[in-house]
Amino acid sequence: MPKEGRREGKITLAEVAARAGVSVSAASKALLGGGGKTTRVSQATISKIRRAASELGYRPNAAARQLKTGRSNIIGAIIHSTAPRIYYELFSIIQQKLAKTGYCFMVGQSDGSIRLLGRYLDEFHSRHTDAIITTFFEAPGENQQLRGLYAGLDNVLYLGSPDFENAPRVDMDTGDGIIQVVDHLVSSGASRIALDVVDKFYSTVRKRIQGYRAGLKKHNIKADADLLIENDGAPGNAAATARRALELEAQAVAAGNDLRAAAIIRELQRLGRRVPEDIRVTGFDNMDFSALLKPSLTTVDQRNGAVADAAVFMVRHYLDNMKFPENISIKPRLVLRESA
Amino acid sequence: MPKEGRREGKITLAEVAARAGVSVSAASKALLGGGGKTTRVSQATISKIRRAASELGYRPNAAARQLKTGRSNIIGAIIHSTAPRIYYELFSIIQQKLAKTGYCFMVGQSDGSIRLLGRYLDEFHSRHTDAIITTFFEAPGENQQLRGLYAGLDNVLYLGSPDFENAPRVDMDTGDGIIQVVDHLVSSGASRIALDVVDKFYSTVRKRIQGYRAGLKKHNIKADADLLIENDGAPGNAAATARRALELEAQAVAAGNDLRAAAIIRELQRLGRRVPEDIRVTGFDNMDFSALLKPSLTTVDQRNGAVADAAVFMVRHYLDNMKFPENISIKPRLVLRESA
DNA sequence: TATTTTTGATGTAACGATACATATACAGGT
DNA sequence: ACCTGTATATGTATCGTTACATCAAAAATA
Repeated sequence: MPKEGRREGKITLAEVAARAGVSVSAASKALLGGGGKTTRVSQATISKIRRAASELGYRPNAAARQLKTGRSNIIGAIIHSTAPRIYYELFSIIQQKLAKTGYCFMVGQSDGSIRLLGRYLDEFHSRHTDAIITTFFEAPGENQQLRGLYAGLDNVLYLGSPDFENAPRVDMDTGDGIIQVVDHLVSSGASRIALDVVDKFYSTVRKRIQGYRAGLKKHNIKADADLLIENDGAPGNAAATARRALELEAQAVAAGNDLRAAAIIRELQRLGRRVPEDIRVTGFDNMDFSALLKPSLTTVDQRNGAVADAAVFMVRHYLDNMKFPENISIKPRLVLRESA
Repeated sequence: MPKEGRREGKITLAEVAARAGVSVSAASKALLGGGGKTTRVSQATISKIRRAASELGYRPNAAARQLKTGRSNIIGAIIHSTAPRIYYELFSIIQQKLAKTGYCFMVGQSDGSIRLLGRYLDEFHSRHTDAIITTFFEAPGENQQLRGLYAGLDNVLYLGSPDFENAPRVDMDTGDGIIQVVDHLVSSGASRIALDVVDKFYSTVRKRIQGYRAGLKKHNIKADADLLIENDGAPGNAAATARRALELEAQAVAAGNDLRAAAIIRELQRLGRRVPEDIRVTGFDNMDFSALLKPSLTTVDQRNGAVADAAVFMVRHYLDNMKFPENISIKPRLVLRESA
């Protein structure tokens, strides 16, 4: 990183060809793998060219190649959410898998701002990303804008719990996850289950509420509207949720995520309650620390590995013009530990 | 994401020019900002062209632009480490900051494999990334290979605790962090401090050991070699470290990271020890869950925000051909909580 | 009015790679 | 000898932009 003057000495294909004593076309085909359609290039010259290229340290100019072929070999990834952290691991797995098949990963994190999301999509458009993987996150009243942004983009894979119909997606079935939680809590004796609702206007949260209701209905338990404990996502107020749950004499609290579960447990313990003896608590996400809490956390694992596999499967099939299902739904898995 | 047939209808600059009734050159200059060197374009035509462009939904072809200008507007990021997770947040902040200034972020995670690192560097080379931000991670015996890979790359910013001299870097001073830990522990009465050493061959771990020794020396405490408790990074064996610390009658354990600290605390509690009364434990990284453990974790915050700021500062100054310091060192901050 | 200067627009040649069409050589078949 | 075919190499146009040179007209100076 010198203070002035950029790196020089980019080797071009012409120079490689010159050194090998062949034409540029020959060099191109040789390095692409020899097997042209109409014409081939002999083994002898292939190795001659390969040698020249490696001696010169030739790296093909991606921009030129892309301009000619129209394919960028770039996969765009958008993390659009107010809780981006959850997706880091997921996208990290996807990136590593795609890298193995020769694709580059360009990432943009929007943190919930729709303006920024638009900027990323524009940028990806400009760069002719071969595909776009995006988390779909819809804040209240944004539906129109969102549809507008994605309209005309036909190479997008939606990830998470997207509301879009007729679009290829990998659905992380949070509704099913919370049903499993309710099943478990009810079958072990709890009927008053408080649901920690972080912001009910977001689509993912709505799905969670639906799952909660469906779970209770399954066991013929009347859903007490009070037990939906709402607040905004500020980190401090999980404690308030804990206190409210006690007021309501809830037997269990299903927290919005593991971090909030940890905070809720802490507050309950501070108030002299034992978890799970006095009140049970469940999390969501199964983060790395969840097994290490005291009590260790019963939680829902969204199976990032499986989600990543599905996403890569769909993207690769799309890129290779092969058939693939419109929608893969990954059912989460309940992880039973001490807290509930 | 249709099963067959790619997206059509890419609008080219020529079409915009045609619609606005001007030449391609005029359109180009207008959209670039009007202020050409030798010639200018009038306000009237600028707006005419702008309108045409937006009506057609024109997006400049990044590949063509890059081919002509030589600048890709891409920043490459490499997460090269066996513990990549630590860097997610850091790179996420950097990405968001750089996005604001119009740069794209292309990311490759290597998980410690030097082959993969090489592949990413090649790829970035091909794509003419304007700069590369990389964590430097040197496994035993890899020094030669690493130097080879980075030789000739002059647009790299190293992040973390890199061993490279004469290369621009943002140093996260882990050594200083552990000194602060030792200071705190000693000044509150502990002299037998066990250090949780995850793999002593890695450069970052070596720096931590150095800091530990320096901290003890400062207080005239003879370092007992036994108190360096070594093992590999497998998640299960933090418990072994805890037991060994008890055997050695350590008064405190400085864990390699917060996750291990959590595991160590758990094991100590399981064995009937109270933290911090019987034995103190400190972490490293100040993760989001650390304040929620019981006891809440005293740990070292590496100040990702400050590191990201420094990285962005250096990269931007480099890109704009401005002067910048060769090395910014970010001192971590000790966060005092209950566990020590 | 003639001449310079300013302002605005256009034309053209790249950037580096690939796809296609074209050339050359030397087989074998008639 | 002549055509046909196969195998290998080359030439050339092109992708969409931008940089530079050129050009035409209007404005300012002489």
